[in-house]
Amino acid sequence: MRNTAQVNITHLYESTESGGKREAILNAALQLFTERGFHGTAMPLVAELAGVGAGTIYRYFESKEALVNTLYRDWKEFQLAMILRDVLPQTPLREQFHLYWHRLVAFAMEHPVAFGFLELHFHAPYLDDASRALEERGHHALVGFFKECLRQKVSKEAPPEMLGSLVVGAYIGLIKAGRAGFIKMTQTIIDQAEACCWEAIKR
Amino acid sequence: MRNTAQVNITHLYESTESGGKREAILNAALQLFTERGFHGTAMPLVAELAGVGAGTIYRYFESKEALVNTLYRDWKEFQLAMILRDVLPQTPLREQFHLYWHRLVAFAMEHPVAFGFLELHFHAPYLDDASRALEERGHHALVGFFKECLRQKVSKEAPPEMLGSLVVGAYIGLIKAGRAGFIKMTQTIIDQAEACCWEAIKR
DNA sequence: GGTAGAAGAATGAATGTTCATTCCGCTCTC
DNA sequence: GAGAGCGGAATGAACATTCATTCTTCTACC
Repeated sequence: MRNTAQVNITHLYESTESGGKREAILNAALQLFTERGFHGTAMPLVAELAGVGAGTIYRYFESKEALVNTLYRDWKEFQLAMILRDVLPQTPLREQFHLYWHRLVAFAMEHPVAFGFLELHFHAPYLDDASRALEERGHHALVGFFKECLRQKVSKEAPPEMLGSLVVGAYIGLIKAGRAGFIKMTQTIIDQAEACCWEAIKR
Repeated sequence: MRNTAQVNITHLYESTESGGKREAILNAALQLFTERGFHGTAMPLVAELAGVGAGTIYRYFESKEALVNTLYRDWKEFQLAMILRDVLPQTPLREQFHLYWHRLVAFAMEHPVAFGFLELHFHAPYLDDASRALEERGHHALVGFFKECLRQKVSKEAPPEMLGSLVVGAYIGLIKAGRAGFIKMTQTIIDQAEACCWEAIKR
């Protein structure tokens, strides 16, 4: 009942109208968990940044773990929806690759904190089954794409998991370099990086 | 006085002779910090796994932060030494790339926990200046290589930081996929991945 | 329209727990 | 039997969570 209509909006939690304490808590937690890690951030600190009392958090979330899992699920769902939306299977694979690449980059640029959060908490031991299932879903989509590349003989003949991990790894490396200030993320650079990644996997 | 001769041995901390409590503590901490994160691992737990009393840790390390920084420095230094050792500048760049790639993979395969540790604690806020300086050193070596590729016109014309972040990102993605069980890390796969990465950056 | 009172929401000090660190007594060696 | 090294209970700080209380909003009656 809570997560139903969120996937189609462009900014999670930014409707600050009508009190919006739940949103304030989620935004504060997103920022702090990303900056300081799960165990490194104290709940009263989340409360302070959210501008609510410490007890208020527990009116909306059962526990610290429930809070981090809500964040993970909401953002992972949002990311998957944003990236996988409306890609027709008959689209040429090079074009699909272009689409995916630019959507991945767009997600990271538009939601840098959420990108960092998802990256930091990937496979964390306190994630629950629902969060894990979403990770799985992302992995399947990735492997599916490269299986199709393989079938159509567009990509090198190598395990799709390998091709996928290289490209996604390169993507994450690029974004992190941008965030660290090593690279200015211009359109040119993004396109150059895309070309590199395509050449990495193309036959 | 402590870190002087460690760089040339092949296995840090594995001389379990003569009590070797310091080594036991470092090995236990390496494993636990990697599995559970810095804030997520309690010092008494480190003591238990190391088979020493909780107080004994503080005979060897000033604090939890000093412990994590010692680990970071020792392993980062070891990694850099292992990867950068004995590469003649006149070696063809394709051959240098081959050397670096296989050394990176070898490090991750021979020291999987240390690989995970370095990856998890990269840029962590509790790392001190000495640890940061080592990160810097690694970054400079990486960029230096791609600058030389650029100068010799072997690589695509793109910022060396970008080429470097793509390749290192791909490497990390590959290793993580291996550790997650998605890929069996055979020599074939490692070589295929190397070919992919080289094609990504070559002119 | 205004007011009393109920219901719900929010608060933050209090609670019990867990943690990093200390410290004192024990052991083992010479 | 002196001294260095060690263990692990003890300590005080910090934590996640709770709960008695206050504040806000809504309802119903005059």
